[in-house]
Amino acid sequence: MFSDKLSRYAAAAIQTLFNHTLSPESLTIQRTIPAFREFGDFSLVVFPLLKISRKSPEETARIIGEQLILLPEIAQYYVVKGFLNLKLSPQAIIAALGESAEIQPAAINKAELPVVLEFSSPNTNKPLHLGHIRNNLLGYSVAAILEAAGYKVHKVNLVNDRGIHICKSMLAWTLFANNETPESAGKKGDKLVGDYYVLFDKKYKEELAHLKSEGWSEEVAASKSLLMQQARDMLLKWEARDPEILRLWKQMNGWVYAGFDETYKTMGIHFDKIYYESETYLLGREIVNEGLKEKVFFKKEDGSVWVDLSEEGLDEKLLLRADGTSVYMTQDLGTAQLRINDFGTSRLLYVVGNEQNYHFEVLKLIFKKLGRPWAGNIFHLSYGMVELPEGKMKSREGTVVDADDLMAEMKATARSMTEELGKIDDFNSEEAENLYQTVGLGALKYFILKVDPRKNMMFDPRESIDFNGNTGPFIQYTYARIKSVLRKAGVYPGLNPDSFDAGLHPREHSIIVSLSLFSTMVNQAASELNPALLANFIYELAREYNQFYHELTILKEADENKRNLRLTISYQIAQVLKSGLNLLGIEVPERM
RNA sequence: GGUCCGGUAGCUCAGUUGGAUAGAGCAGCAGCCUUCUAAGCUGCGGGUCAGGCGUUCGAGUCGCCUCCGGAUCACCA
Repeated sequence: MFSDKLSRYAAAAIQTLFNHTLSPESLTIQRTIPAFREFGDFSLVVFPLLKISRKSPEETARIIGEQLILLPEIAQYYVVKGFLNLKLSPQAIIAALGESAEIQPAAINKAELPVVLEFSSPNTNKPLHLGHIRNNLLGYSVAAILEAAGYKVHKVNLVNDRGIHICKSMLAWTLFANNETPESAGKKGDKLVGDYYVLFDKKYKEELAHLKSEGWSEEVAASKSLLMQQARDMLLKWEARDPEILRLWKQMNGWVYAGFDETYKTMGIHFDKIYYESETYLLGREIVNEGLKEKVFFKKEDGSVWVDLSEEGLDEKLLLRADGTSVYMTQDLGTAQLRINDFGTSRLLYVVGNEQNYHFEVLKLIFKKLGRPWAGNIFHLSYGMVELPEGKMKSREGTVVDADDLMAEMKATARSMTEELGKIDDFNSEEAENLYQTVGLGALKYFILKVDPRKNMMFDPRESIDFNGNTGPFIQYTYARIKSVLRKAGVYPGLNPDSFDAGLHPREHSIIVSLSLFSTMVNQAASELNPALLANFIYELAREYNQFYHELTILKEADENKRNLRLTISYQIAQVLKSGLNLLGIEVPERM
C-alpha cells in the first residue's frame, strides 16, 4: 500500500527534479530497518539514482526529501548515507488503518488463467503420513491464497487407484486375509489395506530369499517369483475388466476411501473434484497412440512404447509396457488432457514432492512435443521432504509418522496444556473438544507451513511440536487475547483523525504500518505460491501486538481518543490474524 | 558418473528478490502476574552466513571453482 504510493511519489519527484522518467517499480523502497524506525517508516535507496542526479548520495537523498516533504502524507525525512528515510504523517497512518485488514486481489483485473491445483494424490496402498500432511496443507493453503489474490481455483485430487502396486495388496489379501474386513479387524480401511501391501513385500522377499538359496541369481529369482507373476496377471485381468478382480478392487478401494475421508475431515481438507487414475489412464493410452501415429513416440521390438528425449538432454522414457499395460506417465498424460477438457485452458499446478522433478520435466516436454499449446502452463509446485532424525520416511520399513496418530497426539497435547492452565473451566465438553482440536491442529499446521515449501524440513517425533514462540497457538492466543479485550470494551466510537495531529505513540505508528502490509503479503504469497511468507508475516504481527499490549494500556486509557485508537488497532490486528490463519487452513478460537 | 536442490547461532527456521549494524523461536541464565488472558513480555550470552575467487558504490542474496548433505537418472508410483 504505502510502498506503492511512495514509489509513485518518488518517481514523480525525480521527474520534477532531474527531468528523468523512471517507472515506480524500478525504485527500491523498503521498510526502514528497526534501528532507524524512529526516523522513518520506509526508506528510498538512492544509490541507483546517482547517475541521474550527478550528486553525492546524501545530497541526492536530501533534495528528493525536500520535494517529498511537500506532500501531506510525509511528515519528515531523514538522510542516512544513501538512504532517504520517510516518516508518514499521523493522518496518513490513521487513514490506512480502516482498510488494513482488507485484501486487494492483485490478479482480479489481469485476466489471469484459472488454476487447476492438484494436491494430496494418495496411493490407496498407503495410509496418509506426515509427508502427505505437508502436501495436503500446502495444497489447501496455496488454493486459499490464490483465491484471496483473485484467481479462480479448482482444487483437484488424483487418486492413484490402479497399477501393479494395487494388485500387490489385492493379491496379498486374497492369499492371506481369510476375508478379514475393517469391521472384523477393528481397523480403519486404509490401514488394513496398507498392512496387506506391506505383507506382500514381506512374502515376496521371503520367496526371493528362498529362490536364491536354491542357487538362482537375483534377476532369475525375480523372474521366477510366483507372487510377482500372479500380481502381473492380476493387472492384466484388471485392465481387461475381469469381473471378479474388479469386484475385489472396488471392495478394497471402498475401505480405503472411508479411511481417507476420515483423515481428510480431521485435517479440514476437501476438493472440488476427485480424479481416479482408473478413469484417466485410458485417455493416456489414446494420447500415446496419437503420438505413435505422429511419430513423436516409437515402438521397440518387444512392443513397448517410448519417447526419445535425448535431444532435450534427457534419455528415453517408457510410456507403455510391452504387455500393453500403463505406467505412471501414461495416466498423467491422460489426467492433464482431461483437466484441460474439463476446465478449459488453465494453469495446471501440481503439488508433488521434489523427488518427482524429473517426471514433471518429462511430462512438460512430452506435451510440448505433441504440440499442445498449453504445455507451458504446467507447473510443478515441488516441495521438500519431511525428514526424521534417522532420515527419510519409508512406508515399507515402518518408519513413518502416521497422520491420524500425529493429529490425535497434537490434540492430546492441546488438552493437557489447556487443562494445566485452567482458563476454560466454564466450557462444556463439546466446546472444550473443539478448542483442543483447533489448537492442536493449529500447532501442527503452522509448524509445517511456516517452512519454505521448497526446502526439506526436519521433524523429530521425540520432541513434541511447540506451543510457545513462533507457533500456531501463539498466534491463536494473541487473537483470543484481543477478543477478550474487545468483549470487555463493548461498543466504542469511530476514530477522529484530527485528534492525532500531535502524533502517535511509536508502537501505534509502527504497528499500523505493519498492518498495512497484509494485502501485499497475500498477493506476494500467491505469486510465489508460498504460504510460509504469510505465516511468518502474521507471526511477526502477533509478536508486535503483544509488545504493544504490554507497553500500552487499552481499556484503562483515560484519553478517549487514544482508547478508541488502540481498540481499533486491536480489532484490525485480530481481523488480519484470523484471515491470515484461515489462509493457512487454521481456525481461531474466541477464547483459549 | 550426469542433472537438479540445499548448507545461515547448540537445535529448528526467517532473511522483503543486490542495500543500512544478518534476525526469530527453542534450549540456557536473570527478571516481570493484586492491574485489559503469563500459550505473554523484558534482558543476557550465542555467527568465518560451508570454504575460496570474482562481478558491484554495496554480496547471506548474483557468477565460477572446491567441500559436505539430499533427490533423481526403473517395464515402481
